[in-house]
Amino acid sequence: MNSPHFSTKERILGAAEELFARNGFAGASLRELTATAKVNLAAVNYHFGSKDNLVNEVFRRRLDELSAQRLHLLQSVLAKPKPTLEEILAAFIHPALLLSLDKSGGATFVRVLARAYAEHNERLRKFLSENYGHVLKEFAAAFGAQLPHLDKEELYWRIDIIAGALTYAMADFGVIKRRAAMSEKIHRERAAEHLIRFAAAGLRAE
Amino acid sequence: MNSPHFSTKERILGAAEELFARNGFAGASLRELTATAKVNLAAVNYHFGSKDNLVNEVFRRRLDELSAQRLHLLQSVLAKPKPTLEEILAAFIHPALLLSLDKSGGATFVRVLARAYAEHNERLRKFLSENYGHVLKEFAAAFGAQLPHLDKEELYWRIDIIAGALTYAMADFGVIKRRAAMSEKIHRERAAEHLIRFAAAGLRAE
DNA sequence: GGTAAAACCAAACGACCGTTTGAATCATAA
DNA sequence: TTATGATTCAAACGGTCGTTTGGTTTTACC
Repeated sequence: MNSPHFSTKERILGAAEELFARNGFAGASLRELTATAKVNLAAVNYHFGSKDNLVNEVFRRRLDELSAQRLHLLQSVLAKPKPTLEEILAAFIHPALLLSLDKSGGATFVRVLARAYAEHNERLRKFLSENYGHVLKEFAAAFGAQLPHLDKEELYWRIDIIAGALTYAMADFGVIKRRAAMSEKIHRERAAEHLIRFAAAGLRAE
Repeated sequence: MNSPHFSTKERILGAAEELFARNGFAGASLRELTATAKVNLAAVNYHFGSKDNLVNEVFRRRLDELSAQRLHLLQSVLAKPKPTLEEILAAFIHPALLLSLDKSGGATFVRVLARAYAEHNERLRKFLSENYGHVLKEFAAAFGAQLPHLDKEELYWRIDIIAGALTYAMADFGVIKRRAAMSEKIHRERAAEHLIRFAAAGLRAE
């Protein structure tokens, strides 16, 4: 990931993703980060201006495509004559699954994403809300059309629980460990299947 | 919470809970913490030995009772002739709800609990697993007896998702904000009801 | 090949961190 | 009242942090 044929900026972003996932944003120091990326300590401030801005760029590098994929899939589903709840959920979950299978750091980034949920960093939340908040809004509208029996408050509760559970599950936060014989791909695909089935049942309940 | 009629140790524990919830364990400094508690900087190391041990004691103060309540409720439910899935879930969720309604920092502690899930702090995880791991094991066995059609792997997936979603929801991590007119108590009780219904449907699915 | 911009680098800055020290103060029992 | 142990306190220690500086090297273009 940090091979010499990558540019300095790319090596910094790769090392940042890895260390943010492992140690959190405050817990990852620029000294360890620049040593991992094999660049000078001052390179972060030279190329990104500050550590805070580096955090933003780590998210932008992945979320632009993740959000585009989710919205594109959602539009495909909503264009169908009779979209199902499972299809809408899949539009949300499947791009995250693909990202977690990405060969160059995608799985790591999903863990960084979970960090962002957990840390109530106001500055980061504002950045994410301003740049990617519209995606969640569109999914909320799609779910609402599928579940007219739920009032707005009830619907928000359930979507909220799903978003938290999805983040938790995709980041492999829990205790479960795949058997060594099971490939990472199958492991994650089963996770997504379980989550979709689980979430759809929970959304339809009552 | 930090009134002068509380002992130095109690004032430190109260301030620690508050600042750990707001800033995380590494993000809360002993200088800000002792200033909040109105005690001398050296008091933490004098009474608790180290910051790490203070973190442990913040958890012990609440988790001893939370775990006892959960196990007691679980035993009551399992003693019934026909325990339901909802009742087992309630045995897990309801004590956390009660804690979140506690007048003296319980709601704050639930947010600290969510921090512990999110931060992959190996030292803290070991402490929690050694002291409270048996609680989760007993609940897993109870769920397994209720869901014989699920193999062990499938069951663990679903329990894992529930534990994550519970932590997420109870800590009020999400975007939803209760209306000002709705009391905190009703807000939390509805959250627990929703979560139980949601989780039961997800566990029963397929 | 000369030149201006871009990139890189070692070193240092000031700030904050957890912890330790040793003396001052308090409580309590003889 | 005096002696003793528990507690509190201001001050300092060594270390790590993000950031800045000023000079050196590399790159790109006429």
